[in-house]
Amino acid sequence: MDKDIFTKLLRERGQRFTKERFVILQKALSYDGHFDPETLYLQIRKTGSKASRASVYRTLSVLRECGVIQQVAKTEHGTVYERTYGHRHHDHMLCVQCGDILEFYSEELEKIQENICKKQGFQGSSHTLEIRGYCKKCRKKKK
Amino acid sequence: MDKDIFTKLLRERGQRFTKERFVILQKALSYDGHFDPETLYLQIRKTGSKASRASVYRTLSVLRECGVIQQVAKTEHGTVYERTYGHRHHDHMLCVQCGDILEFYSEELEKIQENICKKQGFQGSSHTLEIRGYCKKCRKKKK
DNA sequence: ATTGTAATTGAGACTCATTCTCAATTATAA
DNA sequence: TTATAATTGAGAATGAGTCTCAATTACAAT
Repeated sequence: MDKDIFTKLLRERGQRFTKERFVILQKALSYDGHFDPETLYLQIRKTGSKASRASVYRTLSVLRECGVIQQVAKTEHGTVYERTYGHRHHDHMLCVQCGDILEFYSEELEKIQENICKKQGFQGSSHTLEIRGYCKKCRKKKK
Repeated sequence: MDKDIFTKLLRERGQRFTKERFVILQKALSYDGHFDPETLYLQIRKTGSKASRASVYRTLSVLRECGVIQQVAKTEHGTVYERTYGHRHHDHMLCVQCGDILEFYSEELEKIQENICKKQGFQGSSHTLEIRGYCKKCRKKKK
């Protein structure tokens, strides 16, 4: 994401562009998969750039509110994020036998969720759907 | 749940039946909806029974491993549980602001998931759907 | 470019859920 | 009843995340 776009995003929120925020943005977008605040913070330090832990947490909140990244889960080890930008949303099927994870996407499923949210006056920003069961291969093995 | 069944459950895990564990079990099963460890702990104290916070946390872990209760979510305000038995399946909306959890159920949603599984040759046995976002109240506050 | 001012930063104090420690207690098999 | 291994509880420790506030900085106005 470009400096100018980011600046504009911040402006709309009455916030200022700072080096720290930009460093954090870039690092957050650099991850293809999941990441957590602490890892991001440590990697920023390692690369010589500077941004405090406090700023990392503050900026990640901003980025989430802007829809640039999203919270994937809260685990025992903290919050997990992933970038939204340039990432197609998908859900997961998890085979409890072999541990295989299949990704899938259903427009229909997304639409229905939107409708449900609308009905309840809930503003959904992300979701996690995990279907657990047995994949094709393991079903055959069971027989 | 009965004392003997519980004892048996513990035995299978090489664990002992204790008053504390039983008090915690009973209290956990007494909630129709969601509950959290701290609330459960305080209510146990209030009713004159005794069980330390440490035991509450330890026992809730055991109960989750046994499938008696399940983790509904981890929020900024802690872990939320609900009992598994005698509970119709439903999905959750989690307000990332206030931590409120709304339950919902959609036949349509369930059907579509079945179809998706069928197409992929996947035998689904359970699923978790969590929609994260802002509830009605918090949406108003944001404005 | 300079200045005024409000936003931002960082270090570390703080909070709060949860886990750990370990001596005292207790369930259970022998 | 006894031996012993599991369990308990009080409070210390941990760790993610937030808060405080003085110093710094972005940026609009001049």
